[in-house]
This record gives sequence, structure tokens and C-alpha cells, in this order.
Amino acid sequence: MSNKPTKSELKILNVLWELKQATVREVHEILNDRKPTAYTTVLKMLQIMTEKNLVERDDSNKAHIFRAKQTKENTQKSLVSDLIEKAFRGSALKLVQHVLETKPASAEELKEIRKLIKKAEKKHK
Amino acid sequence: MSNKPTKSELKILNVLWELKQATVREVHEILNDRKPTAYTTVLKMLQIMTEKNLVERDDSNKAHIFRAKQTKENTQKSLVSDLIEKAFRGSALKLVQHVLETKPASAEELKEIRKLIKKAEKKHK
DNA sequence: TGATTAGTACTAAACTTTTCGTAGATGATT
DNA sequence: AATCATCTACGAAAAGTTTAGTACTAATCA
Repeated sequence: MSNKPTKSELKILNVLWELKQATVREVHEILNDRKPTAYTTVLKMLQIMTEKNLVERDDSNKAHIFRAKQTKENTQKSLVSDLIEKAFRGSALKLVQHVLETKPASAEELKEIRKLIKKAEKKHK
Repeated sequence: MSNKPTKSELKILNVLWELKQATVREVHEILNDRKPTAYTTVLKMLQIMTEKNLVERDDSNKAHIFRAKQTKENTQKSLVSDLIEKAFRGSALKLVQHVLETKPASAEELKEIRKLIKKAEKKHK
């Protein structure tokens, strides 16, 4: 459950999560808009990701269809764990602190976070 | 303000932040305990980091002395921004949510986070 | 002073990740 | 059937990162 995708694997995963599933062409179209990229580059990445089991492939049609193997949530969790470990030496607090300072949350988001804390505090009871 | 250090650069930065400043030897001793590493590997990394301006070097003595150029806090902030951008598409809330779920915070830490929220909410007034 | 120790510089290999060209296969079109 | 468009497979170059050996230099010590 902790296969950390690389930077460009993550770009592809984001597209797949968005579209649920996609062909190489579809992924390519989106990524190519953001940054010019050869079609075969995306293809190759998806092949590698299939080998790494980051993605699954349905090859029953000519144009293979790809799906992310992990949910966005699980992947995000593993990225967060990684960051906490490597840059925050285990202090979740510090990370939250930085988030709140770096990305000023909206009033609603803050309310939402409050809820999460209440929930977490209950666990401590 | 947004030069993202690589994995092993971060290992070195962590040592420098801890010691405030250090020679290659000092950094090497600590890293080598965790994972056997040649002295010159650490030296080379510090040279590269000097070029990248991640670190500054005082070469007035024979054994050069290195200091991190960015504070731990600033670097952490930039790593968090990067993660939010790349994996959370801007949703700070989601990140906090994952942190609270992934790394169960202590009661004290939760109290601390509450404070931060209050502070953030004041800004919205 | 001659030998030893502790240091930096430089080079390059090894490894990882990203990129893309070329070839060949498959399916659609006329 | 011949042509054209679209696709996958494969190989390998390019780029980025990490590792460590060798050479040279400066300081120390016996």
C-alpha cells in the first residue's frame, strides 16, 4: 500500500482519477495541453506504471484502457506519510501548522477542520 | 524561495538544521550511522548543494563549514506547497484531513492545532 | 623535514526517471 | 486488396540524482 509514484506518474494518476479510466490518447491530450509531450512518452509511462502495478490495463480493445490501481485517497495518504517522515520527522502538528500558514483556508474549510479535530479528540477519550 | 531539495539533500539539510552548522565530517558521521555512505559522497552532495544555493560554505578554515541557506520552516513550507499543488490540486483541507487520519495526533498536538485554527479564523474576520 | 593525517576537487560510474523515435500490428476506408 | 490512420512494443538516448574512487593539497607530528 505504499508505492510512492514519481512526479510524472502522479500527473498521469491525476488524470486517471479525474476520468475514472482513460486511453493513452485521452491522457495524452490533457497532459499535452499543459506541457507539450510526445504521445509515446505517455504510452511508455503507462506501460511502466502497469509493470509497477500502479495502474491496470484492459487490453480487450485495440486502444487499451487504463485505471489507477490505488484510490486517490490512499495515494495521498502515502504521500503525506512520506512527507511527514522525511521532512517533519514525525510531527504531524508541524505539517498542519505549515498548511494553515501556507494555504490560507476558507472559513468553511476551517469549520471542516474543526470537525476533524473533534473527531480525533474523541478517539483520545 | 522554492528550491525543492531532493531526498538525499533533505537528509543533509536535516543534519544541518539540527547542528546549526557542520563540517563534512560531522554530517558524514551522522548519516553514515544511519546508512553506510562514503565520506566523499557527502562532500560531493554538499558541493552540489552549494552550487544550487541550498547551502552556504565558509571556507576560511581548512575544513569548510556548511550552513543551510533556508530555514527548516521555509523549506518545509515549500515542500508542503509542492505536495498540495501536485497531489491535492490546491485543497489544503484534504491534506489536513489525511494528516489527521494518517498520523493520530496526541491530545496536546490537537490542542495546538485548535489554536492555529482560531488564529486563522481571526484573519477571516 | 619526512611521513602521516585530514581535507577538497574532480571525474566518472551507477542508478533512476523521463522522453521520444522507429518498427510493426491492427483496424478502417475506399 | 491497397492505403491510411491509429495503436502498442521496444530500445535507447537524455536528464536528473546518487555514489564513490583517485588525485592533489594543506596541516600536523614524530
